[in-house]
Amino acid sequence: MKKVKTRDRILDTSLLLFNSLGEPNVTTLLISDELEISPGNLYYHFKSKGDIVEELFRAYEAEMLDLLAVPEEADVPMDQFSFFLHLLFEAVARYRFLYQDLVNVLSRYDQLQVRFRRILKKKELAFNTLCESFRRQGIMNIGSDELASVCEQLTLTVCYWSSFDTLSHLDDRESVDPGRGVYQMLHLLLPYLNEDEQEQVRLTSRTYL
Amino acid sequence: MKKVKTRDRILDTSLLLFNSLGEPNVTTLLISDELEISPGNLYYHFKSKGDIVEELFRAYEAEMLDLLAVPEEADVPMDQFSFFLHLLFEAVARYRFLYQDLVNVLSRYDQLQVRFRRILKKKELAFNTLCESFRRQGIMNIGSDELASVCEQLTLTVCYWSSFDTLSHLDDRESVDPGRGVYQMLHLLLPYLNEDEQEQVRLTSRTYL
DNA sequence: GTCTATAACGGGATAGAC
DNA sequence: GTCTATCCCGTTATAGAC
Repeated sequence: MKKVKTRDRILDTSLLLFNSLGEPNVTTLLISDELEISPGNLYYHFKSKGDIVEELFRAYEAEMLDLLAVPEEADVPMDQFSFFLHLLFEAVARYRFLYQDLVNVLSRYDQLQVRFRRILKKKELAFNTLCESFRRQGIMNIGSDELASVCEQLTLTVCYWSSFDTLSHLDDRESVDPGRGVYQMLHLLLPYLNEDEQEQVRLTSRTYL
Repeated sequence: MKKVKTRDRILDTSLLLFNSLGEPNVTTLLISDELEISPGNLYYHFKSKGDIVEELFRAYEAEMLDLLAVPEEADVPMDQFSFFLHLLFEAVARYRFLYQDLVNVLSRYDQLQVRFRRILKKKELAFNTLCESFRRQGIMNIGSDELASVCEQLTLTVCYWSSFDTLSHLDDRESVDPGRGVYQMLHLLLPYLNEDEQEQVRLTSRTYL
């Protein structure tokens, strides 16, 4: 019934192939082959392969900026934080091709570099804001130096977890399970939470395994 | 006086270019150009570009396996551990091109995948061994679940720190300072150390900034 | 919108002279 | 060991018919 536009099919399939084979290994010919359309047709919809990457990045960017718009003053409860992490990991995993060959991708589509870095900063800022909230609520106890270190660690982990996970576990399943990533993130905060909350998080995080 | 063999010069220059531009962006022509030798000459010494990558990887592998041969039963003091981390980060940074476009590199030279994973496992194992040693010495206090999580986190950080660092700090200096990486690693252990040791590590780690 | 055919280019790799 | 010249091929991208 619903006739999906070719343009959108190109984007979907490209994303799929990029993620599983790595963007540099995916030729425009492979994409059109997979879709059973002609290469010429593909170039009717996108004037270059870079445009496809650009468009996919735009979607990633939008999702991220939306997700990372964390209210400065709100008192975020811990379980909402877990949920936030879950969404974050899912989003990153869905566009993991960007991270898997980062230098290559960023160097070939160079306007992306700035935007990519901006998102990175937003991530770290969001974690800072959230930890501050935990501090205010009295459920987290941490010095300033440690806080900075932890936030940076959280940022690094969000970015590279899915790459690391697929790398270390040979069985290359199609989609990445965000669960273990969330577990790992929660465990980074664990030592700095107060007793009650620690027990709580320990329980929650276990369900993510 | 000492006439460096062309073969070695090719390896050195390739490593340099790979690290700064990304392996996929470095053509055999660029390498020979940089060395002011002919492309044909390059192919006299290496029968393919893949062979250069392979040889560089072999060097990385050897360095790593040497470094990661941590004695099972020894009581490693904390400051020796810091030194160990330092060497580790330096080695990884020296071959960071491998990590910067991992999927691409591993997919094109596929025999590398297995060896790469083996090194990864060794890293995690080494961290486990070292933490066990800290536990035995009574300077570290950590549950089994947390231990596993921390060791995995250490492994991830060793692998991706230099990529993350160059990514987040725009000023692209040539070489990566391993200091901040070591600082970050030590801070991952910090919460699980006993009081005395914590203070000690806090001091040591600060010198790494 | 979609196709076929093909141009244009770049990078990896080889041949053969010096 | 080193050079020049060249081949081969995959990939991006375009032209023009349907």
